[in-house]
Amino acid sequence: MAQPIPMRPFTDSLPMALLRARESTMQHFRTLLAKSELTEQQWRVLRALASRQEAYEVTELAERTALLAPSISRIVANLDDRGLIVRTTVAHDQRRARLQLTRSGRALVRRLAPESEAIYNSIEEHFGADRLADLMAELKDLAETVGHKITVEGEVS
Amino acid sequence: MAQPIPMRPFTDSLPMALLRARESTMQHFRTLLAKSELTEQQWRVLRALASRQEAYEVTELAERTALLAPSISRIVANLDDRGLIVRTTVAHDQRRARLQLTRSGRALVRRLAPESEAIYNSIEEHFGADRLADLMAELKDLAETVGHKITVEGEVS
DNA sequence: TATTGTTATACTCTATAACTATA
DNA sequence: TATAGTTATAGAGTATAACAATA
Repeated sequence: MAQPIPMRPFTDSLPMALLRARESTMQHFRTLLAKSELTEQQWRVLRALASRQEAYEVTELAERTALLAPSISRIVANLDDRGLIVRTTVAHDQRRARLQLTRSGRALVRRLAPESEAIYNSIEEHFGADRLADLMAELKDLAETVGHKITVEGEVS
Repeated sequence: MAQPIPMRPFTDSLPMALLRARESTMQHFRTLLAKSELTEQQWRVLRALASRQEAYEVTELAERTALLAPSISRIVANLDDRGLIVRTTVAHDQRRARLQLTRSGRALVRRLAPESEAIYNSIEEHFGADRLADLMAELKDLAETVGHKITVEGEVS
């Protein structure tokens, strides 16, 4: 008989808990996005662009959406083809790109907004708005704490 | 000037908060797994198999690891090729497969366990063990609440 | 006829490196 | 020489459908 491995149970895994929570949540949004032929990542880009007036540059957008630059490049090309965003170059630095929603892109986000908010509201209603706010705060803190300077034997990150 | 879209700010997005928390956490584990040429999903399968004595069947394992059956099939084929798991058929129902770690697979999990636990302990130390336990409980509850019966206008899920 | 699991297909993302253009 | 962004490449997962074998 194999000896038990000294390790916390799989069910107690933090990454799994985060994954399940995310999948459960996203499933509702994905249903919505699929109607407009949008992937989750494309939606992240559109959402980010819609969330502020100024244009984004690629690097900035990558950081903001937690996507890699090559992924952004492809997504941006796709959304550009579909007329949802425009790329313009910056006058004083021709390497940089300015990314912005087109009127059509903005209209799309605006069209999806009510259903997206409805999903959110439903989650808040079922789970509790206060609890959800607390949870979000803890998640942010965890990301910051763990992202910055966790040190493990043999690893310095 | 475009009118603002009635939608919560991108930064307040629950899926983004979950994603960032997960990515920050997983980055540490991925560093560990990469040394053994394991993807995150392969590790989930190994972890699940290591977590109990009885063999898993494919459907069961898919549910447990939050992977789709086709993904499991490929992962299992890969781990089988590497001699980390074995597939045997069930006597009374030849459609079913029984999946188990080999001695070598068990040894691999056992070898990675200490570092994995060290990462966990470090997270607990920095974030707080109690806070982490609370967070995990809330995540489980969110997954359950949202996964089961969230109803949104036009969608019944 | 329903179920378990595999295979096929198309698409997308991840991750890294190489490359182009510009600064 | 360094930086911003794109392109190339390899690998893998997602999702759906079709299929084979078995019940």
